[in-house]
Amino acid sequence: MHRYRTHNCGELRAGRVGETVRLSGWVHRVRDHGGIIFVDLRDSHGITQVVVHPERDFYEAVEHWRLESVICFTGVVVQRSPDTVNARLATGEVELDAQEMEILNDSLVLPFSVAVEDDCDENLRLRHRFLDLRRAGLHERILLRSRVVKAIRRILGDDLGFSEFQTPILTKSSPEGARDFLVPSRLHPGKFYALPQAPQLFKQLLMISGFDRYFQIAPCFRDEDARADRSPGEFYQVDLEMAFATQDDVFDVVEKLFTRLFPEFTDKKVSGAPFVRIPYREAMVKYGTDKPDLRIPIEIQDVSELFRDCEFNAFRQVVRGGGVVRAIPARGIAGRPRSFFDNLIAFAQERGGKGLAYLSWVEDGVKSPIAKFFPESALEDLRRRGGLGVGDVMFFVADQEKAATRLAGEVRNRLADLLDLRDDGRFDFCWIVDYPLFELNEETGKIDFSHNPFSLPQGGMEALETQAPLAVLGYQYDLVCNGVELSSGAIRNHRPDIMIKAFAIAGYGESVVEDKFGGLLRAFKFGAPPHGGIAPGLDRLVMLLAGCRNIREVTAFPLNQNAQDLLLGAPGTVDPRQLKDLHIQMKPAKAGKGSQAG
RNA sequence: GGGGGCGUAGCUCAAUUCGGUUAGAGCGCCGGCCUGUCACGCCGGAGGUUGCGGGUUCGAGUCCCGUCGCUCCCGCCA
Repeated sequence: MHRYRTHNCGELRAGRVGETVRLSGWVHRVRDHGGIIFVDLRDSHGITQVVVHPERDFYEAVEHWRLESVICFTGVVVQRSPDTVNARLATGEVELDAQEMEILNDSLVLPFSVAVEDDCDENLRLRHRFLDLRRAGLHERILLRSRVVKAIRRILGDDLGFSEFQTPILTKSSPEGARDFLVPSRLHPGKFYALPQAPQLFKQLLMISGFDRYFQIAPCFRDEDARADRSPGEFYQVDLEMAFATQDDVFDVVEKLFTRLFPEFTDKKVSGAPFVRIPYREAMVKYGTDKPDLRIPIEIQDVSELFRDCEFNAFRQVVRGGGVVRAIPARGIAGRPRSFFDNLIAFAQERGGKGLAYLSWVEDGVKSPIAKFFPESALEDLRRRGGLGVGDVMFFVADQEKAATRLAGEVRNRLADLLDLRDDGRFDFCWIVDYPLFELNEETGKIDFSHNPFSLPQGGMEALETQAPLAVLGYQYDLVCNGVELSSGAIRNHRPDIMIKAFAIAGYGESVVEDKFGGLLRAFKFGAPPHGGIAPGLDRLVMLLAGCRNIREVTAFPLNQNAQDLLLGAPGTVDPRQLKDLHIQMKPAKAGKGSQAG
């Protein structure tokens, strides 16, 4: 008989009745009846009820166990009587009549319950992540992540002809983008490696190296502050790149990946291929964001022209001053109490809006403080544009374009929250396409790359030479699902002359390009194939499938919000000798702030 | 760097409008009882510097100021 177990805790069924078996697992719960004692023994596979009778020589010991101790039982599988079958347990038809018992490891009193998944302080959970990971919810999500990764490798690798590559972890600091994690060099005093923010340059180099379809479950490192959906430190991308590919080819592969992957892990309705494509500028008007939740049945409209000559002074001035008015229709809420509208107005003001006007269509006409400013025909025009009827409302935001767009989008999302407008049974994918290649940096007034500097401009060199920089579109795209930005990608610029021209427009001279991207530029001069790709975020993907909002709920060992590992104590101090090797001299630190880990 | 929310037993929470008796409950822990439970049940017990410091007050968990920590957001995230 195996030293620890002949079966796991989730597999015994009536067919094994009468057999002598051995199980090992954690004490999940104990029900001590004075005479008979029931132990729920748990492992990763499930729970089996173990029965300890008073005559066993280990009976006394059982009373002193603590929950989560690790125990090995040997005994006979027994059929439960019909009235004691537990239908909620996969193994509930049978139980183990314990005849031998061995304690493999005791547990201290628990800092929080494993069996009952109460909320508790997250740092307490992180300090005891090994206990947290035993709890069913997190345990299952981490296993889900494992299955998702396995399926991605199968679909991309086996079905779609991608090869998996590893790329360096010690690489070069990138001049743009997020803050880098730096690793000091021992052999080269004063120089540093950087951890990759993404394998961007390497995957392009792989294409230039003649490989055809690359993918990697790639770790990415960015030293940025945390958010609920953003780890401080590291996260993973399903990074992929294709040679001789057009934008349509990339879309086709990604649509195949997700329309195959999602149904394996969810019963919700998943968009069919091809996914809806929405030009960036259209998305910004209709949804007020470039990551729209298409489950929300509200489309914002630009109604600026209707207000240019209206008698409502506030809006007229905004429009004549170069601003815009955006209309947000909402059905069936005209009867909501005044407080509903007041709260929404307060919300808009909190988010930097000047206000939020609205028209309500009721039985006897249009009810609104601002209705008097508009002729009947204008009101009817608005009603028709929104497809509205009695009981419906239209909200208005007026401001400069950028602010009005953002606020209208936030109001749209807010309405969806308040009115429960998102259908939880759907995964609605869409592509956001035609991003501008450049954008205006409002602080400096200069032109920056909007997405990344490696994208191919639509229209190629001719577009860069003849169009206004801000009008040039790129072959750049985002994949969005249910309001979550799942990934960004692009068809790359593989021509050195176009690359130098694009950087020149962004204010970088050829010598800068040579200095920062010399390797890639050199590669472009030796027969680079056209190529492009995309990099869906694995963590966000699993979050979507698991239906959770916090990235730490799909990560086995996340850093906390202050980028600390509270279990192992990172970041930590190092031996002075290590610093000496690295040619590093410490300046006296300010009095330590929260740098102790438990 | 900035803003909002929070901080009471090992854990999750409560503590009456405007500050008023000995700060309570469930789970867990310790002890006792209980032979068919499966969130077992019953009886008893231990466990608190109300994050910390200061202030107002006859009196502060409650109000004010400061500080520390947590969390969500803004900045940031090519």
